[in-house]
Amino acid sequence: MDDLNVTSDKRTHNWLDTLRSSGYRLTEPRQAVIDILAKSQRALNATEIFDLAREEYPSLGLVSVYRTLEKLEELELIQKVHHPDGCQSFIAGFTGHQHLLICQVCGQTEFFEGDDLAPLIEHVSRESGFTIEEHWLQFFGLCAKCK
Amino acid sequence: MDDLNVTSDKRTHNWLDTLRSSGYRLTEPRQAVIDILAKSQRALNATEIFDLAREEYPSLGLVSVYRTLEKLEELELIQKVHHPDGCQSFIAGFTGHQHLLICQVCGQTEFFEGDDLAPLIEHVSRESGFTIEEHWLQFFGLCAKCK
DNA sequence: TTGATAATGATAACCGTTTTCATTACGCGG
DNA sequence: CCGCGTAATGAAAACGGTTATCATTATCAA
Repeated sequence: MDDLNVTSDKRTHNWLDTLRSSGYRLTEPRQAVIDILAKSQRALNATEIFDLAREEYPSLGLVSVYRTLEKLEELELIQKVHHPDGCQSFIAGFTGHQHLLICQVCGQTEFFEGDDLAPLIEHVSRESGFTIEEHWLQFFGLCAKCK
Repeated sequence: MDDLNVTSDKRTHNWLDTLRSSGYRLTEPRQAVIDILAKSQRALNATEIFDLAREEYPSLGLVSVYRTLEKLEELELIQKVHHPDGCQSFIAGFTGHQHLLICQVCGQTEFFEGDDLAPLIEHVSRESGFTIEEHWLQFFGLCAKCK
Protein backbone atom coordinates (compact mmCIF):
# COMPACT_ATOMS: atom_id res chain seq x y z
CA MET A 1 0.00 0.00 0.00
CA ASP A 2 2.88 2.30 0.86
CA ASP A 3 4.49 1.42 -2.44
CA LEU A 4 1.35 2.31 -4.28
CA ASN A 5 1.14 5.65 -2.52
CA VAL A 6 4.75 6.52 -3.24
CA THR A 7 4.19 5.65 -6.87
CA SER A 8 1.02 7.69 -7.17
CA ASP A 9 2.63 10.64 -5.36
CA LYS A 10 5.48 10.54 -7.83
CA ARG A 11 3.05 10.36 -10.69
CA THR A 12 1.06 13.31 -9.34
CA HIS A 13 4.29 15.27 -9.10
CA ASN A 14 5.30 14.41 -12.66
CA TRP A 15 1.89 15.39 -13.99
CA LEU A 16 1.98 18.74 -12.26
CA ASP A 17 5.44 19.34 -13.72
CA THR A 18 4.23 18.44 -17.18
CA LEU A 19 1.28 20.81 -16.84
CA ARG A 20 3.54 23.66 -15.73
CA SER A 21 6.08 23.15 -18.47
CA SER A 22 3.24 23.10 -21.00
CA GLY A 23 2.22 26.56 -19.83
CA TYR A 24 -0.74 25.56 -17.67
CA ARG A 25 -1.23 26.85 -14.15
CA LEU A 26 -1.21 24.59 -11.13
CA THR A 27 -4.61 25.08 -9.58
CA GLU A 28 -6.34 23.35 -6.71
CA PRO A 29 -9.16 21.93 -8.85
CA ARG A 30 -6.58 20.39 -11.17
CA GLN A 31 -4.66 18.91 -8.31
CA ALA A 32 -7.83 17.42 -6.88
CA VAL A 33 -8.63 15.70 -10.18
CA ILE A 34 -5.07 14.55 -10.66
CA ASP A 35 -4.84 13.12 -7.15
CA ILE A 36 -7.81 10.88 -7.84
CA LEU A 37 -6.66 9.69 -11.26
CA ALA A 38 -3.04 9.18 -10.28
CA LYS A 39 -3.90 6.64 -7.63
CA SER A 40 -6.83 4.87 -9.26
CA GLN A 41 -6.35 1.28 -10.35
CA ARG A 42 -9.39 1.40 -12.59
CA ALA A 43 -10.77 3.71 -15.22
CA LEU A 44 -13.03 6.51 -13.96
CA ASN A 45 -15.49 8.73 -15.79
CA ALA A 46 -16.08 12.43 -15.20
CA THR A 47 -18.84 11.96 -12.65
CA GLU A 48 -16.91 9.38 -10.65
CA ILE A 49 -13.87 11.64 -10.54
CA PHE A 50 -16.10 14.55 -9.58
CA ASP A 51 -17.62 12.65 -6.65
CA LEU A 52 -14.31 11.27 -5.39
CA ALA A 53 -12.42 14.54 -5.72
CA ARG A 54 -15.15 16.47 -3.95
CA GLU A 55 -14.55 14.45 -0.80
CA GLU A 56 -11.22 16.25 -0.51
CA TYR A 57 -12.06 19.46 -2.33
CA PRO A 58 -15.80 20.12 -2.00
CA SER A 59 -15.96 23.31 -4.05
CA LEU A 60 -14.81 21.51 -7.21
CA GLY A 61 -17.04 22.04 -10.23
CA LEU A 62 -17.93 19.29 -12.67
CA VAL A 63 -16.87 21.49 -15.56
CA SER A 64 -13.34 21.68 -14.21
CA VAL A 65 -13.19 17.92 -14.23
CA TYR A 66 -14.04 17.87 -17.94
CA ARG A 67 -11.53 20.60 -18.69
CA THR A 68 -8.77 18.89 -16.73
CA LEU A 69 -9.44 15.57 -18.44
CA GLU A 70 -9.15 17.33 -21.78
CA LYS A 71 -5.72 18.64 -20.94
CA LEU A 72 -4.41 15.45 -19.37
CA GLU A 73 -5.48 13.51 -22.42
CA GLU A 74 -3.90 16.05 -24.75
CA LEU A 75 -0.63 15.68 -22.81
CA GLU A 76 -1.00 11.88 -23.01
CA LEU A 77 -0.94 11.49 -19.25
CA ILE A 78 -4.23 9.62 -19.31
CA GLN A 79 -5.97 7.54 -21.94
CA LYS A 80 -9.59 6.81 -22.72
CA VAL A 81 -10.77 3.28 -21.95
CA HIS A 82 -13.31 1.63 -24.24
CA HIS A 83 -15.65 -0.76 -22.52
CA PRO A 84 -18.88 -2.52 -23.55
CA ASP A 85 -20.82 -0.27 -21.18
CA GLY A 86 -19.29 3.03 -22.19
CA CYS A 87 -16.23 4.72 -23.59
CA GLN A 88 -15.90 7.86 -21.50
CA SER A 89 -13.64 6.59 -18.74
CA PHE A 90 -9.98 7.46 -18.27
CA ILE A 91 -7.01 5.80 -16.69
CA ALA A 92 -3.44 6.92 -16.06
CA GLY A 93 -1.10 5.73 -18.77
CA PHE A 94 2.57 5.01 -18.08
CA THR A 95 3.90 5.80 -21.51
CA GLY A 96 1.27 6.97 -23.94
CA HIS A 97 -0.86 4.28 -25.52
CA GLN A 98 -0.76 0.81 -24.00
CA HIS A 99 -2.75 -2.39 -24.01
CA LEU A 100 -5.21 -2.98 -21.23
CA LEU A 101 -6.32 -5.95 -19.22
CA ILE A 102 -9.57 -5.18 -17.42
CA CYS A 103 -11.35 -7.09 -14.67
CA GLN A 104 -15.03 -7.47 -15.58
CA VAL A 105 -16.07 -7.50 -11.92
CA CYS A 106 -14.07 -4.82 -10.09
CA GLY A 107 -12.69 -2.90 -13.04
CA GLN A 108 -9.10 -3.20 -11.91
CA THR A 109 -6.86 -2.53 -14.88
CA GLU A 110 -3.34 -3.62 -15.76
CA PHE A 111 -1.14 -2.89 -18.73
CA PHE A 112 0.65 -5.42 -20.85
CA GLU A 113 3.05 -5.52 -23.78
CA GLY A 114 1.78 -6.68 -27.13
CA ASP A 115 4.97 -7.14 -29.12
CA ASP A 116 3.76 -10.55 -30.21
CA LEU A 117 1.35 -8.71 -32.48
CA ALA A 118 3.93 -7.86 -35.11
CA PRO A 119 3.58 -11.07 -37.16
CA LEU A 120 -0.21 -10.83 -37.11
CA ILE A 121 -0.07 -7.21 -38.27
CA GLU A 122 2.34 -8.22 -40.99
CA HIS A 123 0.07 -11.04 -42.11
CA VAL A 124 -3.15 -9.00 -42.11
CA SER A 125 -1.42 -6.16 -43.86
CA ARG A 126 -0.23 -8.38 -46.72
CA GLU A 127 -3.58 -10.14 -47.02
CA SER A 128 -5.72 -7.00 -47.06
CA GLY A 129 -3.60 -4.46 -48.88
CA PHE A 130 -3.98 -2.07 -45.95
CA THR A 131 -1.14 -0.11 -44.44
CA ILE A 132 -1.70 -0.63 -40.73
CA GLU A 133 -0.80 2.36 -38.63
CA GLU A 134 -2.44 1.80 -35.27
CA HIS A 135 -3.94 -0.97 -33.22
CA TRP A 136 -6.14 -1.36 -30.22
CA LEU A 137 -5.95 -4.44 -28.07
CA GLN A 138 -7.83 -5.07 -24.85
CA PHE A 139 -8.38 -8.16 -22.79
CA PHE A 140 -11.30 -8.63 -20.42
CA GLY A 141 -11.51 -11.18 -17.66
CA LEU A 142 -11.37 -11.81 -13.94
CA CYS A 143 -8.51 -10.60 -11.78
CA ALA A 144 -6.88 -12.80 -9.16
CA LYS A 145 -9.08 -11.40 -6.39
CA CYS A 146 -12.40 -11.66 -8.23
CA LYS A 147 -12.26 -15.19 -9.58
CA MET B 1 -20.60 -4.92 -57.82
CA ASP B 2 -23.13 -7.57 -58.74
CA ASP B 3 -21.45 -9.94 -56.32
CA LEU B 4 -21.71 -7.40 -53.58
CA ASN B 5 -25.41 -6.92 -54.26
CA VAL B 6 -26.16 -10.60 -54.29
CA THR B 7 -24.29 -10.97 -51.03
CA SER B 8 -26.09 -8.11 -49.39
CA ASP B 9 -29.45 -9.30 -50.67
CA LYS B 10 -28.73 -12.70 -49.16
CA ARG B 11 -27.74 -11.08 -45.94
CA THR B 12 -30.90 -8.98 -45.90
CA HIS B 13 -32.91 -12.15 -46.44
CA ASN B 14 -31.13 -13.97 -43.61
CA TRP B 15 -31.62 -11.10 -41.23
CA LEU B 16 -35.32 -10.89 -41.94
CA ASP B 17 -35.59 -14.65 -41.36
CA THR B 18 -33.75 -14.34 -38.06
CA LEU B 19 -36.04 -11.51 -36.97
CA ARG B 20 -39.11 -13.56 -37.81
CA SER B 21 -37.93 -16.70 -36.08
CA SER B 22 -37.15 -14.61 -33.02
CA GLY B 23 -40.76 -13.50 -32.90
CA TYR B 24 -40.34 -10.04 -34.38
CA ARG B 25 -42.55 -8.70 -37.14
CA LEU B 26 -41.26 -7.83 -40.57
CA THR B 27 -42.04 -4.18 -41.00
CA GLU B 28 -41.11 -1.69 -43.67
CA PRO B 29 -39.11 0.57 -41.33
CA ARG B 30 -37.04 -2.43 -40.25
CA GLN B 31 -36.44 -3.49 -43.82
CA ALA B 32 -35.33 0.03 -44.72
CA VAL B 33 -32.75 0.05 -41.91
CA ILE B 34 -31.58 -3.47 -42.70
CA ASP B 35 -31.17 -2.70 -46.40
CA ILE B 36 -28.77 0.08 -45.58
CA LEU B 37 -26.71 -1.84 -43.04
CA ALA B 38 -26.58 -5.05 -45.03
CA LYS B 39 -24.82 -3.42 -47.92
CA SER B 40 -22.59 -0.93 -46.13
CA GLN B 41 -18.85 -1.51 -46.19
CA ARG B 42 -18.31 0.86 -43.30
CA ALA B 43 -19.79 1.42 -39.87
CA LEU B 44 -22.77 3.77 -39.71
CA ASN B 45 -24.34 5.58 -36.79
CA ALA B 46 -28.06 6.09 -36.19
CA THR B 47 -28.24 9.45 -37.95
CA GLU B 48 -26.35 8.22 -41.01
CA ILE B 49 -28.63 5.20 -41.31
CA PHE B 50 -31.64 7.45 -40.83
CA ASP B 51 -30.57 9.79 -43.64
CA LEU B 52 -29.66 6.98 -46.04
CA ALA B 53 -32.76 4.90 -45.37
CA ARG B 54 -35.04 7.89 -45.77
CA GLU B 55 -33.96 8.23 -49.40
CA GLU B 56 -35.83 4.99 -50.05
CA TYR B 57 -38.42 5.17 -47.28
CA PRO B 58 -39.07 8.83 -46.43
CA SER B 59 -41.59 8.30 -43.64
CA LEU B 60 -39.04 6.46 -41.50
CA GLY B 61 -38.66 7.83 -37.97
CA LEU B 62 -35.34 8.17 -36.21
CA VAL B 63 -36.69 6.30 -33.21
CA SER B 64 -37.30 3.23 -35.32
CA VAL B 65 -33.68 3.29 -36.36
CA TYR B 66 -32.61 3.13 -32.72
CA ARG B 67 -35.07 0.38 -31.95
CA THR B 68 -34.03 -1.69 -34.94
CA LEU B 69 -30.35 -1.30 -34.08
CA GLU B 70 -31.11 -2.53 -30.58
CA LYS B 71 -32.70 -5.69 -31.91
CA LEU B 72 -30.10 -6.41 -34.57
CA GLU B 73 -27.36 -6.04 -31.98
CA GLU B 74 -29.19 -8.31 -29.56
CA LEU B 75 -29.44 -10.94 -32.31
CA GLU B 76 -25.72 -10.43 -33.04
CA LEU B 77 -26.38 -9.52 -36.65
CA ILE B 78 -24.50 -6.26 -36.23
CA GLN B 79 -21.75 -5.15 -33.88
CA LYS B 80 -20.75 -1.82 -32.41
CA VAL B 81 -17.54 -0.33 -33.77
CA HIS B 82 -15.28 1.62 -31.41
CA HIS B 83 -13.38 4.44 -33.00
CA PRO B 84 -11.32 7.37 -31.67
CA ASP B 85 -14.09 9.73 -32.76
CA GLY B 86 -17.03 7.84 -31.34
CA CYS B 87 -18.39 4.45 -30.41
CA GLN B 88 -21.97 4.52 -31.62
CA SER B 89 -21.54 3.12 -35.11
CA PHE B 90 -22.58 -0.32 -36.26
CA ILE B 91 -21.47 -2.72 -38.95
CA ALA B 92 -22.80 -6.04 -40.17
CA GLY B 93 -20.98 -8.97 -38.61
CA PHE B 94 -20.56 -12.27 -40.39
CA THR B 95 -20.43 -14.50 -37.35
CA GLY B 96 -20.87 -12.66 -34.09
CA HIS B 97 -17.80 -10.87 -32.77
CA GLN B 98 -14.86 -10.42 -35.12
CA HIS B 99 -11.71 -8.35 -35.42
CA LEU B 100 -11.84 -5.22 -37.50
CA LEU B 101 -9.49 -3.48 -39.86
CA ILE B 102 -10.63 0.08 -40.48
CA CYS B 103 -9.47 2.60 -43.07
CA GLN B 104 -8.81 5.93 -41.35
CA VAL B 105 -9.70 7.87 -44.48
CA CYS B 106 -12.83 6.30 -46.02
CA GLY B 107 -13.92 4.10 -43.13
CA GLN B 108 -14.02 0.93 -45.20
CA THR B 109 -13.94 -2.01 -42.86
CA GLU B 110 -12.72 -5.57 -43.24
CA PHE B 111 -12.69 -8.50 -40.87
CA PHE B 112 -9.71 -10.66 -40.05
CA GLU B 113 -8.89 -13.73 -37.98
CA GLY B 114 -6.82 -13.33 -34.85
CA ASP B 115 -5.96 -16.91 -33.95
CA ASP B 116 -2.35 -15.85 -33.51
CA LEU B 117 -3.48 -14.20 -30.28
CA ALA B 118 -3.66 -17.43 -28.31
CA PRO B 119 0.00 -17.47 -27.17
CA LEU B 120 -0.18 -13.81 -26.13
CA ILE B 121 -3.35 -14.42 -24.15
CA GLU B 122 -1.72 -17.41 -22.51
CA HIS B 123 1.34 -15.37 -21.60
CA VAL B 124 -0.54 -12.36 -20.24
CA SER B 125 -2.85 -14.64 -18.33
CA ARG B 126 0.01 -16.42 -16.55
CA GLU B 127 1.85 -13.18 -15.84
CA SER B 128 -1.13 -11.26 -14.44
CA GLY B 129 -3.13 -13.93 -12.66
CA PHE B 130 -6.20 -12.91 -14.65
CA THR B 131 -8.55 -15.36 -16.30
CA ILE B 132 -9.00 -13.82 -19.73
CA GLU B 133 -12.47 -14.30 -21.15
CA GLU B 134 -12.79 -11.80 -23.96
CA HIS B 135 -10.61 -9.69 -26.19
CA TRP B 136 -10.96 -6.76 -28.50
CA LEU B 137 -8.59 -6.22 -31.36
CA GLN B 138 -8.81 -3.53 -33.99
CA PHE B 139 -6.36 -2.31 -36.59
CA PHE B 140 -6.46 1.14 -38.13
CA GLY B 141 -4.74 2.17 -41.32
CA LEU B 142 -5.11 3.04 -44.96
CA CYS B 143 -6.92 0.80 -47.39
CA ALA B 144 -5.53 -0.02 -50.83
CA LYS B 145 -7.56 2.75 -52.46
CA CYS B 146 -6.75 5.50 -49.96
CA LYS B 147 -3.02 5.15 -49.66
C1' DT C 1 -61.24 -10.84 -43.06
C1' DT C 2 -60.75 -9.74 -38.43
C1' DG C 3 -58.83 -8.69 -34.13
C1' DA C 4 -55.10 -8.65 -30.71
C1' DT C 5 -51.10 -6.37 -30.18
C1' DA C 6 -46.40 -5.34 -31.80
C1' DA C 7 -44.47 -1.57 -33.91
C1' DT C 8 -44.53 3.09 -35.50
C1' DG C 9 -43.65 8.30 -35.68
C1' DA C 10 -44.14 12.72 -33.31
C1' DT C 11 -43.27 14.92 -29.23
C1' DA C 12 -41.35 15.58 -24.93
C1' DA C 13 -38.18 14.19 -21.46
C1' DC C 14 -33.65 12.97 -20.25
C1' DC C 15 -28.80 13.16 -19.28
C1' DG C 16 -24.03 13.73 -20.12
C1' DT C 17 -21.21 17.22 -22.13
C1' DT C 18 -20.13 22.05 -23.73
C1' DT C 19 -20.66 26.90 -23.85
C1' DT C 20 -21.20 31.30 -21.69
C1' DC C 21 -19.93 34.66 -18.45
C1' DA C 22 -18.98 37.12 -14.33
C1' DT C 23 -15.74 36.10 -10.58
C1' DT C 24 -11.54 34.15 -8.54
C1' DA C 25 -6.79 33.06 -7.85
C1' DC C 26 -2.27 31.78 -10.04
C1' DG C 27 2.24 33.33 -10.70
C1' DC C 28 5.25 36.72 -13.23
C1' DG C 29 7.48 41.26 -12.77
C1' DG C 30 8.52 44.75 -9.94
C1' DC D 1 6.30 40.38 -0.76
C1' DC D 2 2.82 42.72 -3.31
C1' DG D 3 -0.03 43.97 -7.25
C1' DC D 4 -1.66 43.08 -11.65
C1' DG D 5 -2.84 40.67 -16.12
C1' DT D 6 -5.00 36.86 -17.40
C1' DA D 7 -5.78 31.83 -17.18
C1' DA D 8 -8.89 29.17 -14.79
C1' DT D 9 -12.98 28.58 -12.13
C1' DG D 10 -18.02 27.44 -10.83
C1' DA D 11 -22.94 28.27 -11.76
C1' DA D 12 -26.25 28.34 -15.00
C1' DA D 13 -27.91 27.82 -19.47
C1' DA D 14 -27.52 25.67 -23.92
C1' DC D 15 -26.75 21.77 -26.62
C1' DG D 16 -27.18 17.22 -28.95
C1' DG D 17 -27.73 12.51 -29.03
C1' DT D 18 -30.59 8.92 -26.99
C1' DT D 19 -34.71 7.23 -24.59
C1' DA D 20 -39.60 7.30 -22.84
C1' DT D 21 -44.42 8.35 -23.66
C1' DC D 22 -48.56 7.82 -26.16
C1' DA D 23 -52.08 7.84 -29.54
C1' DT D 24 -52.22 5.71 -34.13
C1' DT D 25 -51.03 2.25 -37.61
C1' DA D 26 -50.01 -2.13 -39.67
C1' DT D 27 -48.52 -7.02 -39.13
C1' DC D 28 -49.92 -11.61 -39.03
C1' DA D 29 -52.23 -15.68 -36.65
C1' DA D 30 -56.70 -17.50 -36.38
